[in-house]
Amino acid sequence: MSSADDVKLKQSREDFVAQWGALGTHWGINRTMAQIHALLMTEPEAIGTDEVMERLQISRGNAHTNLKELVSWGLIRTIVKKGERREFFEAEKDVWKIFTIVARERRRREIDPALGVLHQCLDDSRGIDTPEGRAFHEQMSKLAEFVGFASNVADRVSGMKYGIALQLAARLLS
Amino acid sequence: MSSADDVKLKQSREDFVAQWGALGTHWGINRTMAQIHALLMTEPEAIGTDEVMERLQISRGNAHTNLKELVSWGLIRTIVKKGERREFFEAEKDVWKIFTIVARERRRREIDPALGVLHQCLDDSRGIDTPEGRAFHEQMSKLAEFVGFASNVADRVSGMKYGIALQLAARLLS
DNA sequence: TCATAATTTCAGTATTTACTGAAACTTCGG
DNA sequence: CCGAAGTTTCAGTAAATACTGAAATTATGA
Repeated sequence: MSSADDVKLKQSREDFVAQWGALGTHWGINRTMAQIHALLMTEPEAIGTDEVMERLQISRGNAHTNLKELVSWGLIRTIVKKGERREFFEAEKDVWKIFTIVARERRRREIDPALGVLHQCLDDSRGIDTPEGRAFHEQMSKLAEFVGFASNVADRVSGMKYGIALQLAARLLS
Repeated sequence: MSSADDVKLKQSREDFVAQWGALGTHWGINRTMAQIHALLMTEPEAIGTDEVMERLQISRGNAHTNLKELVSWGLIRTIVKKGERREFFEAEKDVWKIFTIVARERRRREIDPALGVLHQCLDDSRGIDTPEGRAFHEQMSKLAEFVGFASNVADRVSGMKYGIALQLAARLLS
C-alpha cells in the first residue's frame, strides 16, 4: 500500500510546478510556459493538451500557445503515438541540453539586440569632433567590445560537450 | 562652429537612451530604470533628479524610485556637491564592474530562489519508494546539482579581476 | 466525401506591473 | 524655531502582458 507515498509525490510535484512557474516570471518567461515546462520535466510519460489543461487548470488557448512556444525553443518535443490522433508532448530532461537551449535563446533575445543598438550608436557618433562626442563614442565602443566578447564566450561554452564544460568549470572552482 | 556635431551627438545619445530602455524590458529591468542608467552612463557630469525628470519626461516619483533602485544595485552613486543642497547621481562606467554587478544581482534574483525550490523538492521527495517517486527525486537532484554548480561558477567568474577573466576568455575563444 | 476529432486563432477581458502627481515628511540655513 | 528646498511615500490611474472561451480551420479515417 503506497498511497501515502503517492500523495507525497503528488504534492511535491504540484509544489515544484507552482513554484517553478512563479520563478519563470523573474526569467522573462511567462508563468504558464514555465509551469508547463516544469510539469513535463517531472512527467515520465508524454502527455496531451487536455491533460496539461486539466493539471494546470488553464484554457485550451493558453495551453496551446505555450506548448508551441516551448516546442519552438526546443525545450519540449511532440510525440505521435500509433493509433492516436492527437499530439503528445515530452520534455527534454538532460540538464546540459536545457542549459544550452536557454543560454542560446537568451543570447538571441537579450544580447544580440543590445549589440545592434551599440553598433548603431557607434556608427552615428563616429567622427563627432567635440570632447563630449569623443567621450560618448569611447563609452559606446567599450560597451560594444565587451558585450560582443561576452556573447562569443557564451556561445563557445554553450556549444561545448558537457564533459569539456565540466572540466573547465572544475578548474575554475579548484 | 560645432553645432552640427552637437545635434548629432544629442540625437545619438537620445537614441541610445530610448533603445537601451526598450532592451531593459527583456532583461527583467523596467524601462525607466534602464533609461536612467543609459542616460547616466553617457553623461560626463553627475546630474540631479530634476534634470533626469526633464530629460526623460517622467514624474518625480518615477525618477526617485528608479534612481534609488539603481543606487541599491550599485550601478550609480550619489554625489554631494559643496554648496549644493540636493543630491546628484553618476554612473559606474567601467564595463567589467557593470557586468559583475549585474551578474551578482541576477544570480541573487534568478538562481538563488530556483535553488531554494529545488532543495525543498529534494527534501520533500526523499524516500518516496515508488518508481515515479524515485524518478522525480532523481530529476530534482540533477537539476539542483547543475544549478548549484552553475551558480558557483558564475560567482567565481564575476569575482575575478578583469585581466584574469580576459585571459580565461581568450583561451576559450582560441 | 462526410462526420468528427483535434488544432489554431483571436477579440474581449483579467491580471500584473509601472507611473503620475500631490501630499507628507525631512533637512538645513537664517 | 521658521520657511523654503529637497526627498519620500502612496493612492489612484495608465499601460503592458497574459488568459479565456468560443468560433474558424484543418486533418483523419471510414
